[in-house]
Amino acid sequence: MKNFFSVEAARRARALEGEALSRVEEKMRRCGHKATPQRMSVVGALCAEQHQSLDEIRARCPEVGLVTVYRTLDLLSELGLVRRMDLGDDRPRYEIAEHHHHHLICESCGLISEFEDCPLDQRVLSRTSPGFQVNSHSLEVYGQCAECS
Amino acid sequence: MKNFFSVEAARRARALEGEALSRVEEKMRRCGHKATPQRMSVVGALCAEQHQSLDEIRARCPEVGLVTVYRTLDLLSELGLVRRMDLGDDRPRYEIAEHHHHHLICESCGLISEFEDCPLDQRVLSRTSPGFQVNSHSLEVYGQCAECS
DNA sequence: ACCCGCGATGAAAAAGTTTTTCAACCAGAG
DNA sequence: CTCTGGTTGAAAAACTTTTTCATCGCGGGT
Repeated sequence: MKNFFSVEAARRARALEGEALSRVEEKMRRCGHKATPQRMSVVGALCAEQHQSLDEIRARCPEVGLVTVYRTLDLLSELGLVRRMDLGDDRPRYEIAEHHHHHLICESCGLISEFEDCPLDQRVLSRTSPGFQVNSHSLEVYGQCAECS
Repeated sequence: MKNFFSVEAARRARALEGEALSRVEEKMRRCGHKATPQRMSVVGALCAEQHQSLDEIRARCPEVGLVTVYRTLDLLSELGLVRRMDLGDDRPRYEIAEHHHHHLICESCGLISEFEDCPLDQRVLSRTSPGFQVNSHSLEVYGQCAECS
């Protein structure tokens, strides 16, 4: 099979998407996985926008086969680099798990946005759940966005 | 088709599951939907345990057709009586949305438990998201349960 | 530089999940 | 009693995800 991917393309993507891409690449290599052009394409697609559905991701890297997209998402998810979410809307959505953040979901228009200042701290959480060792948490806030309300 | 369901069976289920079942039934009627035996069976199954997968629910009401289970879950979900969740584990899980609570998910054994004293208050949440009108929120805490840690 | 091995890939098939379609059913209104 | 509209189940269709398998190509060893 011909190789559609060039080192140039990968570099361009990297330049565009900034550090996230190369950070992911490095982690993949460190864990003994190859940073193939296809995988980097998928990562590039993920970097372009958070909370995309599979179709949206696929549209951004049409050269990559469906199966490979699934496999890459699985891999990244095992490495803790990608999170899959069900935000009430029917299909799963994927996002780069770069920084700790939470979601605002508009129940009218479906807009998903993020906020970063987490109103929870680990100590408070630990207190609510004696005996449970807290590693992480996720918080979704549902309501109406500024536009819709 | 024969009717497998008896008033007695329905009453028994109701007695077992306590108020949740009749509360759901009442809400359904108020919204102009029929509280058929099949639907009440599904609700009974849901009441038996929280966070069940579709198969688990089906196993508790084998007399009800697959399609009807899906339709009932859709209906209940529209009425806000049931919540569907993705808790990292592959398949969707369903729960009666009776009282406000959150989830502890053990990343080792998969045990899902609940806690009720919500560490967030609406005012704090509203402050983190100016312009967004908060209706509800969900919080999942991941880590290791007492057994596993 | 060449070969080898093994992980990675794509296409097709299989498996699994959810929705649609449609004919039959049932309860309540007239 | 009959009509009507919501409900049901089975089959089919649509859709999503995983498995299989033959091939590819990167990177290490010679």
